[in-house]
Amino acid sequence: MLDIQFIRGNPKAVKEKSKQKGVDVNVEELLELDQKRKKMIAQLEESRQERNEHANSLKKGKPDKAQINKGRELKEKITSAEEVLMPIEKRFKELLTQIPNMPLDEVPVGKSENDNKVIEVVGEKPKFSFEPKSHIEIGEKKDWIDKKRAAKVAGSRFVYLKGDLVRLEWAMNQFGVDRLSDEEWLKNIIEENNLKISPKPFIPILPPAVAKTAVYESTARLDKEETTYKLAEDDLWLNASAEHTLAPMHSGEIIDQTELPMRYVGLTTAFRREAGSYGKDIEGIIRLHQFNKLEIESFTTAEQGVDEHIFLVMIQRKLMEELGLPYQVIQKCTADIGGPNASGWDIDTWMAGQNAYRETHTADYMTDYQARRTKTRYRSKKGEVELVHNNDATVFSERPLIAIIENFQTEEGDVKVPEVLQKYMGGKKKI
RNA sequence: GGAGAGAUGGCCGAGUGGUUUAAGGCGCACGCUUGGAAAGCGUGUUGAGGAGAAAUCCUUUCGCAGGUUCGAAUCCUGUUCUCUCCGCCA
Repeated sequence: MLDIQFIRGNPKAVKEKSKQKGVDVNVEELLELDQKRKKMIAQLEESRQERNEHANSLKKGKPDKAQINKGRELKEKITSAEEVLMPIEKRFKELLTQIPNMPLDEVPVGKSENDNKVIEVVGEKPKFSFEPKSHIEIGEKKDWIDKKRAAKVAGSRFVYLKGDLVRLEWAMNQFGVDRLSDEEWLKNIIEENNLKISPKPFIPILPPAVAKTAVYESTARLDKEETTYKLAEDDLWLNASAEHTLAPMHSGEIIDQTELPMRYVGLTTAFRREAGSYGKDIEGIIRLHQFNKLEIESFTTAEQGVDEHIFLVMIQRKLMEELGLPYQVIQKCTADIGGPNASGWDIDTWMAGQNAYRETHTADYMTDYQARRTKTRYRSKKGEVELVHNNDATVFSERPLIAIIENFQTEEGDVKVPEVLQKYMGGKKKI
């Protein structure tokens, strides 16, 4: 949610920046309602004051009929004012929550994901003396990936992952958590990029995989139509990312500034309906209804929000480099960053079997847009209450496994284990 | 899932319809006191919205949402969460 004060002062910018995101917002109606709302609230407060004064004057002794009647009158005045205010308030909130976050100035303006910018291409694509196979071919041959039985049990877009591929996933996540717990490693990234933030390690966390409607909505990430699964008997939704249960974790709290940044690295199973993507990416395990993802969520001051954002992208890049995976860095355009985002970066990783770069990572910077609604605040050193800034970022999902399988395959149909993962695989060099 | 108890400020805790403008304590901040400190004394100390240059004032806030009443922390209904016991269970 945006600050209404900001909208009042910058109606044109709000309209235009929303449009850049492909969102048509009714700023005029909102501001009109805002005026009405303010007026009504002032009126209502005046009536309430009258009521309170009247009630206070009756504290001693029993009120007589005239006094009770006067009280009733005052009450009716309040009730009718409330009745006028309620629909205004409702529509006001509706319009206000429809307005997306403002993209940062450096975010490229675009109409679709085709306008995303490739900022950097990193690493050497692997060369093969044979025709590289796709991960599904290798995975089925190795009995790592079983979609047929998963379809029998759960339907399409589900999978049984098995054997060494599972060990590889756990190894990769273990590696990620180890790096994010390593203060020296984090410090190097900060110094290399001249960031002005703390090297405080990330706290590993296993969050709930569900959230209540009101809580989910407060993150501005509840996509009821296309993405999120609802539990029929309960007021609960399955999370589509750990971000969705981590961002509202400190809802309603006022955190002391000395606690910031608060950094979490959480593993959860993500569930996505993928409605509207029928027939897309149907091969292999690229797009599933269910997958595991290790995710970062961090809470910072406003001053450190942007640096934290860059930091998270740099972490992603470093991890991919250590795995030896070639990738390209994408700065997402206004149309592709998503409603609550002020900025967003992707990493697309080279997948030899696909002969393409495919999206494996996202990093989102929300400024105070999420915090305003989740009511996540901090007390500054000056003693003032401020909204935190939220950042989230993928560490690893299951998609990098595809890149590992496809890029590190051998002619014999084996897969070389990235060196940094070998110690988590009992020393195995290939699987 | 069943039965019962509870939710009050940063924390503890009193409060069963009107001197509550939420007692008291702890913590914290500032001041007085002191050679300096401790103790002691005094003042302040939830968040949100609004008016004002400011001091200050108004509205709201006792888990949340409704309701009853001239008046609600207090009574009623719903709901969420916590605890105890029973049941089930990795």
